[in-house]
Amino acid sequence: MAESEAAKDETEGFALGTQTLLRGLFLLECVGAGMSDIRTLSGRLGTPRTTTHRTLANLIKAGYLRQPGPGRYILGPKIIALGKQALEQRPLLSVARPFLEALARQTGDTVHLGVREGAEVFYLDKIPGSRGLEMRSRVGSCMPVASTGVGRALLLDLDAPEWEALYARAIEMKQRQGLSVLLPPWADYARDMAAHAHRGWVSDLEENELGVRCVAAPVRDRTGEIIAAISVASAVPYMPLDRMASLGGEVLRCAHDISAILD
Amino acid sequence: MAESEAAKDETEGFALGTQTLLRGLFLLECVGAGMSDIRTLSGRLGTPRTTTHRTLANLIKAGYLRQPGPGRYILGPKIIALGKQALEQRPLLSVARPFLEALARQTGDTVHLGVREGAEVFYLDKIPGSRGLEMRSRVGSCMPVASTGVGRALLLDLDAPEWEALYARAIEMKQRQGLSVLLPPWADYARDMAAHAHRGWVSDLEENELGVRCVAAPVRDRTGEIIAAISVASAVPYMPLDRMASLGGEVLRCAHDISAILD
DNA sequence: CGAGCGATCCCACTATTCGGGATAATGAAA
DNA sequence: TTTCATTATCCCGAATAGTGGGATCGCTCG
Repeated sequence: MAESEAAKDETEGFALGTQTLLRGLFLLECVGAGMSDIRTLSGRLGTPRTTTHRTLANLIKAGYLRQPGPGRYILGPKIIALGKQALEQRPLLSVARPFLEALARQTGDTVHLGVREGAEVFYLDKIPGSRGLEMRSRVGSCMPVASTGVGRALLLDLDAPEWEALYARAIEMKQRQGLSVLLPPWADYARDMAAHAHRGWVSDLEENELGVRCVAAPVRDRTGEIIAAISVASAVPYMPLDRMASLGGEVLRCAHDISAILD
Repeated sequence: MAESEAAKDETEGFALGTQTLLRGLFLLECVGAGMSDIRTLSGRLGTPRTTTHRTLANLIKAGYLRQPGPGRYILGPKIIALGKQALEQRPLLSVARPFLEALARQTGDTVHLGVREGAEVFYLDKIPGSRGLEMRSRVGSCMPVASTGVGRALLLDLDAPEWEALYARAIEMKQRQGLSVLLPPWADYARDMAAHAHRGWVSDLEENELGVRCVAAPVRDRTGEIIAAISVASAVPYMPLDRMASLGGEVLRCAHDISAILD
């Protein structure tokens, strides 16, 4: 069944009735990740050169890939168009935008909007801060929910067992990626989360990334369910504890304002 | 061969060796375009409900689609991520951004960055103007090259026969979309283009959209070839002819600045 | 309450995709 | 210039992978 070494991760879950499709999509992901020559792609997909090449050619013909030079492949215009449409299909985004911009202007720091996607936060929007330093999060990227500010704001309504499961997942995911784990021991983490849940917003003291602190609050729909979260993040020097305390109120209010307009 | 009526346009060109893939991608496009129920999608694809549903299910499992409610489908997070990556793979974009922002700030109008994609301009970036009105162009969307300002700036180095072919294509495309054709007769168009080519930038007097005027200039790579174009657009009242004349210089200079940094 | 529609499962058929092999074309190294 | 290493394509038989008809269950509307 062409079980190649490298492609294992993505291949193992091939649902019935779609190898061609999923292979093609995985190919797009690989190209998106910067792989650009056939041999690498073939290896990653676990398909012979011929097949890989055919797929590439077809994707190019369809506008999903481009070939700026021989042997080089990049994502094509159709992908850009789809990506835009995907963003526009989330009403949340257009509703929240103006609020996020206001928040960014007031604070001068990096503002994020994220939603939960399983055990991860998915960043839907980001406004870089004006303080020079650039957070490396990006729209469209993911992080473990339990380890980021936005992420934990998404979890405020859960209970301790669920927190613990996600806490474990976060540690595991970070380790697998070779990142240092900055989360406090579970007991402390649980205590903090309970406190955050009680006051309605989250403070993050370099628990996801060294040197970065942030303040986050959940956005709720009309039924009160948490559907997203926003955060303001900055480097430690700009985020003394007393500022975080006052920012908490601001972020929470902003989140409420967004919630109020939803639907 | 399942030649359905509606899917004809997209199906006719099925390259050998990839119906499943292209079908799946076409499905994504349909969902991106807002179709949201199986019957519509089935009809559009020309596949029976079962097959359509299976494909949908697989795309959801893979993260390319989401199902916010039963019977509703929207594009998923993976598409957003890919779209972002696609944008980041164009070095042009990050180079041009700051210049476009400066231009937008100075002029207060809508700024576009576009590249040529066959007979169309493909909008790579857009900064909305601060004058209240919103242009309906969008990043990721296309227009006939010959009918827009940015588009014509991309054509400045071509010769009359090529202009004429694209001019014809533009009219044809607009008509097929049911849009009114505002282009002047070919003789006038050719004369204008020659003049624009001579002075190095393009002025557009409501030739693409009623009430919208714009000024555009080409961006060139190190070899001098036109690889992109930028424009400043606004509503007629904000774009008197004398302002356009002075804007021409500014836009041209901005385009040169971008060209200078490329590679 | 019945009609309509979405979500799934099952399964036999065959069209569809796969991938080996061979050749041009291209470009870089020798 | 020759040689090697890659990529770009074409062809074609085999069988795998995808297709689509049919039937069921559950839900929501009208």
